[in-house]
Amino acid sequence: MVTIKDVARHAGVSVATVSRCINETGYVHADTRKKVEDAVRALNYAPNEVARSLYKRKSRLIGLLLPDITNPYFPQLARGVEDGMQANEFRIIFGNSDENEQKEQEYIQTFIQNNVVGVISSTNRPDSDIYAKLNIPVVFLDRTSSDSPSVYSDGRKGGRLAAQEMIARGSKRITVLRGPVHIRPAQDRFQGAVEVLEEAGIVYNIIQTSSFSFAEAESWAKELFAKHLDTDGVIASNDIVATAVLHEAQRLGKRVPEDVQVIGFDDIPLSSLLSPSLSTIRQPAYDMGKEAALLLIRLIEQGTVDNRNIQLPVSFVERDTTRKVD
Amino acid sequence: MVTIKDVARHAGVSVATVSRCINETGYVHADTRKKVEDAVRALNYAPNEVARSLYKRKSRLIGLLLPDITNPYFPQLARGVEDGMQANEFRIIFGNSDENEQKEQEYIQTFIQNNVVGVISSTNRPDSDIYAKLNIPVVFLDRTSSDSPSVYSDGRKGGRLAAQEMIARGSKRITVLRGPVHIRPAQDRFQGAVEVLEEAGIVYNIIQTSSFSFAEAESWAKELFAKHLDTDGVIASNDIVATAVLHEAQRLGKRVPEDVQVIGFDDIPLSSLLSPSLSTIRQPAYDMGKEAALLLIRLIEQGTVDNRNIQLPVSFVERDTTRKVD
DNA sequence: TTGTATGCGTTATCAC
DNA sequence: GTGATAACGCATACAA
Repeated sequence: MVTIKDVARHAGVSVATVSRCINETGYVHADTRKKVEDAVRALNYAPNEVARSLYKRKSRLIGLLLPDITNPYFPQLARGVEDGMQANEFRIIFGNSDENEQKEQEYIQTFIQNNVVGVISSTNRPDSDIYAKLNIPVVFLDRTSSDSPSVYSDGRKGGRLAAQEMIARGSKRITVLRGPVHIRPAQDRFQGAVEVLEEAGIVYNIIQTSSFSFAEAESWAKELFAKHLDTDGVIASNDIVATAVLHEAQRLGKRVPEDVQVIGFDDIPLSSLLSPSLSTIRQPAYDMGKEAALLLIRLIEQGTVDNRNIQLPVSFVERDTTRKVD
Repeated sequence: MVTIKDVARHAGVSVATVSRCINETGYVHADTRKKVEDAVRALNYAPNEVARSLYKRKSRLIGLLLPDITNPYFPQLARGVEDGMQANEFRIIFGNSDENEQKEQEYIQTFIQNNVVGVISSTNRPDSDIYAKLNIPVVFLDRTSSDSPSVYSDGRKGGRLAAQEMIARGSKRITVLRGPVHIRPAQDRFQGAVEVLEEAGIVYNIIQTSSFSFAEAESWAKELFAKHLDTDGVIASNDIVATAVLHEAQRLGKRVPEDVQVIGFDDIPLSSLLSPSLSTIRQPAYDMGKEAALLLIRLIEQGTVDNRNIQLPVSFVERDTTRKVD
């Protein structure tokens, strides 16, 4: 490993001068600068970030905690975060929490031990003291906390939208899949949808689900049609569940959207590739990730920021699991 | 931040003793140990990994470089890696390379600057000197290099399998989608399929594709049927492309699998949720990721290892885009 | 404008 | 068994 000492020796100056040169802090004569730059190039020197981090008590690392990267919604988020950070020369220590408090603790712990300068987390416990006790900036992503910085989309609005579009397209016996109770955005969607349904005086049923996993999605779908075979509109808690519903509906010989309409949530990449392609409420996941990164960076660099809560818009993406309206 | 000094003061001993105690290195009297442990608990002390890393010239961090986490094949890989590392108390610095050499360089660079003790990479240039010059262990994942450690599945076998199953199920005018030429596993699959097709004297066409992206997959699918409308069997380069083919076939009013059979590659989670569900050649992505993690850890801890190349088996997953055979 | 010396938090050496 | 202390690589205060 080539250190600042080697560079100093090679350039015939002191380490202090090399440091000043590299960090553009303090005066350094043009000739000296040249010698140093040459030495840096010649030795292919790159500063040891660990030593830097130790001295300055902060790194160029941030911690990213997501429930499960295997859930197709999160890679988008992660990618947005990564791009935002990458562009600003921050690196990411990444972990999956599985929504497990223990793991969450462990990760946050090691984040701190590694001097990360900020954390982005999609936790279900934003108000937990794990976060309250942190003395570095935290941004909650796809989650909200009273007044902690966060980036999210309007779940309630999304739920309302889903119900409105479904009603406008003529469904009369709607089934709403209610997502996991401990996941805030899922409940917001549910609330929004139910509100509109109530307002419109539409008959609806509820199917309770407890995860967003592929494995279980199929069982909710089966349960749905077992209990409510005559339903003519399904508002799913996300696109994975919607996909399973679509699959099951077709297996039962139902025509979509003629016999039953389906609306998902998220607009994950696969949605447009299904047959029929899935109508859904789109969340701009990539943008949310990127915004979270930029917000965190502002927080890190400026200590505070005017707009701590960034809400991104949801929108109805009309595809082929809903009927056309004129 | 509470340091080892604070613990020492609180326990009424020297930092050396605390260190010995924590690292279980050297003698320490039972009574002293107790005092130290109490102090650690009381102050909620956790060692600063940065200082450790600086002194020992190595961290508990590894670098993970994937082309694009947004491609649904990679989250599985990433998750496997993460679980393998997590279980052994290693953390991951993660980056997307976009198969871009520049980015790849940058990431590897910063990995080193952060004292990572190993790297896992799905690169298209395993033989590049970026890796050759690294003096920490590297494991290539889903990629092979002459004799560098790597974890992969048998692409050629997979390609052969796809072709065999397709032939066995009666397709006579097969189209093979040839994946990006610079991606080794894609070419292996292609080779394998073509071999079998040639051996069997089956007529086949080739459609060249240059990426695995969702966005472009649809255009390959359109091109396929534009050029070879009468094809009755498609061997896709991966499940994303297969999904697009399936979608396009249905749009054209073709019945799958009656008019045209489709076989994908990878077995990403969505494959089973399509209608009809996708027959595919499965790669055990999660296991591959995990194996890569464990291999890297062996390399890190033992310096060398007997089996440097781990090949995991592929298998045909029979679903509904292929006809049943008796 | 440049160099010397100090400290960041930890571990390891060596003397006691 | 235990405690000073040097060293890891870097950035800064201060002296020159």
